[in-house]
Amino acid sequence: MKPQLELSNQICHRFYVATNAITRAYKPYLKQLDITYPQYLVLMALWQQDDIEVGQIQQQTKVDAGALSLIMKKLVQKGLIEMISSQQDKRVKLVKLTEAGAKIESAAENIPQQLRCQFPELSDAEVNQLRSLLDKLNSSLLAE
Amino acid sequence: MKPQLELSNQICHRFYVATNAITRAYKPYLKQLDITYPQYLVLMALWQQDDIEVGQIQQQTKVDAGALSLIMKKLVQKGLIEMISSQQDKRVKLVKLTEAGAKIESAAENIPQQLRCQFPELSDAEVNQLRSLLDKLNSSLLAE
DNA sequence: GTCAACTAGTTTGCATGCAAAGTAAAGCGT
DNA sequence: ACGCTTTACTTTGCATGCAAACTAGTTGAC
Repeated sequence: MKPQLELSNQICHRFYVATNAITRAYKPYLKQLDITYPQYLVLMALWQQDDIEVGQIQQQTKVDAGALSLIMKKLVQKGLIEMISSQQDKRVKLVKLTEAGAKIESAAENIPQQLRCQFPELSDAEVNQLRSLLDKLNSSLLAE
Repeated sequence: MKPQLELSNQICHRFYVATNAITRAYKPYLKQLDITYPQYLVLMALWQQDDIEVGQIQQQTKVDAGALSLIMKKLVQKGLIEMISSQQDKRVKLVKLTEAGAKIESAAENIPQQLRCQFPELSDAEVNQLRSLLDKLNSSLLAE
C-alpha cells in the first residue's frame, strides 16, 4: 500500500468531509427559511449589494454558472428575487431582492453564530488561522 | 448590512470554494482513470484494505450511504470491484477489488503529489497546520 | 418459538456541481 | 453594413449529497 494513497493522509478527503458536514449543519437553519446553501450564498451576495448582474453574483459566490441559472430560477419562484434584463446590454440580467427577499435577512442574521457553536473545540484564534490558510489555498487554486 | 452575513466573513463559504476547487483540480487526473472523486475515495479505502463490507467503506470515506450504493454499482459496471453477499449475514455485502481495480492503484499513486503542486504557495508546514485544524473541525462536527 | 425492533443496503426525489453545447446580443475589423 | 469573435446566460446530461421511504435479513424481549 502506498502511504500517499491512504485516506488518512489526504488533505483533500478532509475537505470533502468538512464541507459536507458543514452543509449538513446548515441545513436545519436554512430549512426554516426554505432555502438551500447555494441559494443562501446568492442571497448573501444580494444583501451585501442589491441590484447586481448575474455575473457579479457568480464571481462573489463562486457558484457554477450553469447551476446558478437554476438557483436563480428557484429564488424567483420562491418570490425572493426578481430578474430584469438590462436596457444598456440586453444580454445582462439585473437581479433584485423582492421585499420578501430583503426581509429574511434579519431571520438569517443569527445563523453564522449558531454554526460557529457547532465546533466549540476550535478556538477563535484557530478559526482565524483556518480562515487565513483557506484564503491562501483558494487564491492559489483559483489562480490559473 | 450585518457584518456576520458578509460572504467575505464566512469560513463556510471558504470551504465551499476550496472543496469545489479541489474536486475540479482532481478531475483531469481522475478522468484518465475514468473515475470520479467519490469513486476514487472508495477505491482508496479498498487499496488500503480489500474485501470489506459496504458499511466499512462508508465509515472510512464518509460518503453518504445512498450515494454509495450508486457509486458501488458504477464501479461494478466498470469492472473495478465485485460484491458478494456474506454467508454469515446475508444483509452484508463484501466488496472486493477485481484485478483491474487493484491494477490502477499504481496509476493513481502519483495523483496526491500532483495535486499538492496545485497550491505551491502553501508551505509544507502550513499544509500540516491545515491538516490538524481540519481534523479538529471534523471531529467536532461529526461528534453528535 | 413469535413478533416487534433493529440493521445493512437500496431506491427515489430533489438540488446542486460541472462540462459542453446552445442562444442571443455586443463588439470589432474591414 | 457584414461577418467573426466574444460575452452573458441558459440548457442538458451525468454524477453526487442528502433525506426519506423501502426491502430483506437478524436479533431480542417475552
